[in-house]
Amino acid sequence: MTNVAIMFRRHRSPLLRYLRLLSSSSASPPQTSSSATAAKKKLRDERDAVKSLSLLSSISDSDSPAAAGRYAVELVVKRLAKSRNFSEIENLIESRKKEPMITQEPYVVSIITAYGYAGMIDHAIRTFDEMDKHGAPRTVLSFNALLTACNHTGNHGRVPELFSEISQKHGIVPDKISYGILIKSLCQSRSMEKVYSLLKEMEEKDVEITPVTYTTLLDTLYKDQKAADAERLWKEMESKGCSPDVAAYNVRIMYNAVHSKPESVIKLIDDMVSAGLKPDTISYNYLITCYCKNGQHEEAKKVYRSLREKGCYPNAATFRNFMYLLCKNKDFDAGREVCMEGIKKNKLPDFGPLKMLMEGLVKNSKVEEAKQLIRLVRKKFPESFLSRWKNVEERLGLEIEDELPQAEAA
DNA sequence: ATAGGGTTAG
Repeated sequence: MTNVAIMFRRHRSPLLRYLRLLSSSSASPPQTSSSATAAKKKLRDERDAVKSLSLLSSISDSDSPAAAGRYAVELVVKRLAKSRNFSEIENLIESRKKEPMITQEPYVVSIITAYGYAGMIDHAIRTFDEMDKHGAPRTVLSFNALLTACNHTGNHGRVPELFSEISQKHGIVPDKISYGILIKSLCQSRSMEKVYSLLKEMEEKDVEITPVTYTTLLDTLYKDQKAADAERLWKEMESKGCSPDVAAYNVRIMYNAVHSKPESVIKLIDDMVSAGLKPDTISYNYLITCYCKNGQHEEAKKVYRSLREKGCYPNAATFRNFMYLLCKNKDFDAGREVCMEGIKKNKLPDFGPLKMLMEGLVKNSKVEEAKQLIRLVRKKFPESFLSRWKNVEERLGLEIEDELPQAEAA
């Protein structure tokens, strides 16, 4: 338990925390640690929700249930929610309330957050209400977690009401993060008038508008095509001494990638570097997309190939989007390369784009390449995908007779 | 570390 607590404190990223848990065996007795570690590794690649759950149980049973780790639990909860298996989610999360750590607020926060991921807002609220019973202190931390769960579950309409009710009832003083969550909820409700009066109220109460809050606002304005308002807000942010960070820049890049030319995106990326910021994979994904939308696919390829030397790693969106855009440009060779690189890293493309790629390869008489890709697909994709995929192979006449090397010659 | 940016489908 202490090991887990220390790991939580030391690692900010949930993924890092989880990886740390994977590599750590000190939390469990030597005999079970290797099998538990193997189970955790399997958990990452398992796509079936119910199988994930039993993998998680096998981790938990081998030592204390708390050792399963927050990231692992959230991963499984998200999968169960996707397959609408809410009773299993309830079992899983409620069993975690029996842990001694339930008296610690951050642990309760993790439970409220998990119910938020599952879309189970009533369970999240009940967990918050039960905190006295569990002997956990109730501060702005769990207050914020509950409001966030509302935003994540489509209950943003309830946030303004809960904000005032709960803070009064429990004597919680909302902080700058609470206000950021409230603003997010108003943005989701598109209540921009209320946003502006709230910003005024924050100024009067001397509550800081953080870069995160500004980013929420910028994102909403750009998505509503109010670019002029967004630019004004950007200047206001800078004039108030609030320096935009990578996420704030990416919101601007996102808009410019769609509505402007690659030069504007390049300019923003240069601005980021001048400001001492490091553009990330999201920034470059937009640059790639922008180049492709403007017919400059060769430039896009250069960006894709130079990602690693820029210290960025392509993510699932990189592979998926670029593959799609290349295929749309009928560059099926490049599309195939990007696709295969992604699959090898377990970043699997969607059904539609993969079908488009395969059809393009066959149409261009790249049958051997198509078959090579199919072998990789069969190795990496889950059974549910492959049963659907079989039709595509058949329709394209790409049945592969076991492992005969010279299928093409015939 | 409880908030923001991608992640849709095509």
